Amino acid sequence: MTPSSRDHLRLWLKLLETTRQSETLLRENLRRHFGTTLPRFDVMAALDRFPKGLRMSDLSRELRVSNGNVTGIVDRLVDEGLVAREGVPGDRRAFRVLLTPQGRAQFAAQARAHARWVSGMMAHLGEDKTAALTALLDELAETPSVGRGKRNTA
Amino acid sequence: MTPSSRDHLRLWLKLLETTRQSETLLRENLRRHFGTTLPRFDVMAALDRFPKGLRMSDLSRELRVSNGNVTGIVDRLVDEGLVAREGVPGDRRAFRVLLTPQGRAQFAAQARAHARWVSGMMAHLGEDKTAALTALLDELAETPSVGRGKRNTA
DNA sequence: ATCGGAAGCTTTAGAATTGAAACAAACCCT
DNA sequence: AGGGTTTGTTTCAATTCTAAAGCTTCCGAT
Repeated sequence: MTPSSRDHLRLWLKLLETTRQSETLLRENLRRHFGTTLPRFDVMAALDRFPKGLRMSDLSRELRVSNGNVTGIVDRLVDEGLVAREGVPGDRRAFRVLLTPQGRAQFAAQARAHARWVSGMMAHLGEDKTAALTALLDELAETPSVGRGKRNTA
Repeated sequence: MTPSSRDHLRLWLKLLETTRQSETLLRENLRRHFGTTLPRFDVMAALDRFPKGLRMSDLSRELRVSNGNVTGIVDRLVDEGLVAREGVPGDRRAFRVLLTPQGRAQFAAQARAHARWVSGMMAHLGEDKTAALTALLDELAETPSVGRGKRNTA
């Protein structure tokens, strides 16, 4: 194990730890304050970013989770009237999934709180370090051997 | 939403994306090359770092997952003879979980490959940026309002 | 036109995951 | 010693998640 390999390993562990820590906090807050879960929030957030809707496969790429996973989460959100599946004209296989007005309204409140929580847990970073960290992560994510996921532009 | 809040949000999204991307790659490799899974590897890695064994609750703190979760994963590893539960003298509630010789041997090979994969996906970063990124993540993880999990020192 | 394969989605089986409840053992506190 | 709380773990129900298989629809080449 070369020294740099050990450093890489340490970085990976740190990355995992930081992410899990933040996820735990957000999950807890979402449950306490809104009675919802992180994956549901993630789906609604993605749909909120694309007001015209996303196809199921776009959603799964966007969230980097498997196909079948998205099916289940969307199913439950549909049951509760928060999102809707609309047929795509010209392609009877695909759906456009989008937030219902009710879903949009419900998400708006959650998004505001979510932004506060995230900002809160990063408040001690400062703008310069926030930017630096984002830039470094950007570089990391652009591994040639990773990140073949096509970007959705719909 | 203040401008810095938006930056924090962007950082959080990036963090999530990077982590998921890496996890996907590692999971795929673990499955293909060793027929195992990420959570199993994580448990064994934690046990490998503590040759004297960890109690269940230490494991769950170390990995930042819930108690019940660890029970299930360890159960399966025990079934396959890769880890063992030993009673803790003086506390009949607790167990010490540790790798069996077989588990240790099996993990050694996996760890070598794992290190290669991690290093591979970070190869383009360079030592300076690796260190910088680790340091920044360290700072981020030390949020006052997060990370109340006590450190295991066994 | 039709055949073969690709694309989009769901289903399935099984693992992982959480939060809460349950339980036993250990630890106070008086 | 007894009673109440805390600690360590498991169990439970529900959700999330993956990989693989299956189904339907689309598309391109012949």
